[in-house]
Amino acid sequence: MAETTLRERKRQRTRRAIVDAAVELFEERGYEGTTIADIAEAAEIGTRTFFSYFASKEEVLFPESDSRIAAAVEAIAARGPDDRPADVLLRALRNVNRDSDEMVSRVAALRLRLIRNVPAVRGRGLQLQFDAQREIARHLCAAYADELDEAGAAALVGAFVGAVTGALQVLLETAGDDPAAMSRRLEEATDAALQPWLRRK
Amino acid sequence: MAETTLRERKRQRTRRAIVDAAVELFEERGYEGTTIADIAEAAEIGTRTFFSYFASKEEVLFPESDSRIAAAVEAIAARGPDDRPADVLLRALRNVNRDSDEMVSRVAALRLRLIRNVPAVRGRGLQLQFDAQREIARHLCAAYADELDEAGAAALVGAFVGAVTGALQVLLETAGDDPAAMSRRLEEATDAALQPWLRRK
DNA sequence: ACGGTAACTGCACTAAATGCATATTTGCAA
DNA sequence: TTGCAAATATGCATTTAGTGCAGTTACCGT
Repeated sequence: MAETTLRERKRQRTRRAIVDAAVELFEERGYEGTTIADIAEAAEIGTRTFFSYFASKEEVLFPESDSRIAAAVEAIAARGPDDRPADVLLRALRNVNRDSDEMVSRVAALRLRLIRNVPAVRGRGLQLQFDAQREIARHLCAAYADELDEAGAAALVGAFVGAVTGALQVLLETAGDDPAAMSRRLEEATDAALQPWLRRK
Repeated sequence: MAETTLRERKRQRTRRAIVDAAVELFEERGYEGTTIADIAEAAEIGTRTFFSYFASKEEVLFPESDSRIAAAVEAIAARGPDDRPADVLLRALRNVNRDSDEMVSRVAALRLRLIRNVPAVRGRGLQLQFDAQREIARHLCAAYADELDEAGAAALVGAFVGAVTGALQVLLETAGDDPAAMSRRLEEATDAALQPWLRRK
């Protein structure tokens, strides 16, 4: 599985160096106060090379963008015979939240802070979430082809994610940067938001 | 109410000229193929002046950004004594769709097309929708202060808007041109997704 | 008519992003 | 090992979005 040619290893190392340098600089000087030239210099690459790793400055903050999709797809694949679509989505969201490997990482914490304050970053985050929803809806629709059409699946996923995101938005407004507290409030938010679905059954 | 000083009238006329010129050029050469200098020239203003009317290129496509919020606030204000929060939101969403004054306008049609194809425009649209949700949630929370907290209201609004947006995303992809059929499928999909909230009481 | 203020505009500047042309490094087969 | 093809790195020029500033013009209320 390692299938690790030298070229590939080197590339991953450089990629990591870029992310690390960027996070460092963002924390030190702020997002807008950091230029791509700064990041490139800190990562010891040419400015031009940056763009062969990330298409834009925002992308650096979303280096593993499809891990959430993967978690949801996994939850869908692992569904039981009695599971309703809503049950599956619920477990999928829990999986994402438990993927604390990402949640506690430095870049994730920084990202949350920047999403609150920097429009460009927030915009990119919303965009990725939107695309992820569509992808998850495809899988959900395929898994429940007999009772969900594409639009219905998309509406269901949108309702779930929308509820969680909406609650999260409010809770993050009134929360400090403490990752543990944030994680706790995240679970509160999801539970509260999804209660109408939990209550049934 | 007209309170129309010449200066103000002139400003509105220029604003309109910018939007018209931009729409014209976007349709002719595409969004990315049109520079702000082009728009300014067509609207007969200096390039610099453009930015005293719109903060960025995308903004031109969202010239009446808070009409949706207004419609929702209106629906909340016009609630009946038996209405549940979900009922009010449902009617608010229907109001928005019936606000065809905007829906049929040229800029709205162009905007829909560009949202599908141009990441920057989609990002801005999502951003505005997100902000609108928060605002609507505030009003809903105020109207039902006894049974909804801020997070709960935000979750509810997020679920409704998320369901509609998700379904719409799929329905717009399968470009059936019949607006009536699309409207019907939109209602089916969202009704199914939001059933847990609608069914109660 | 006049003085203050809001709007318009040109100029210079920063920074993001892309295209191109070139050099370097790596993978791989002979 | 050698040599060649492909991937990668990088410098340079260019376009464009967006901002700050300073000077001018147009409008408003008195």
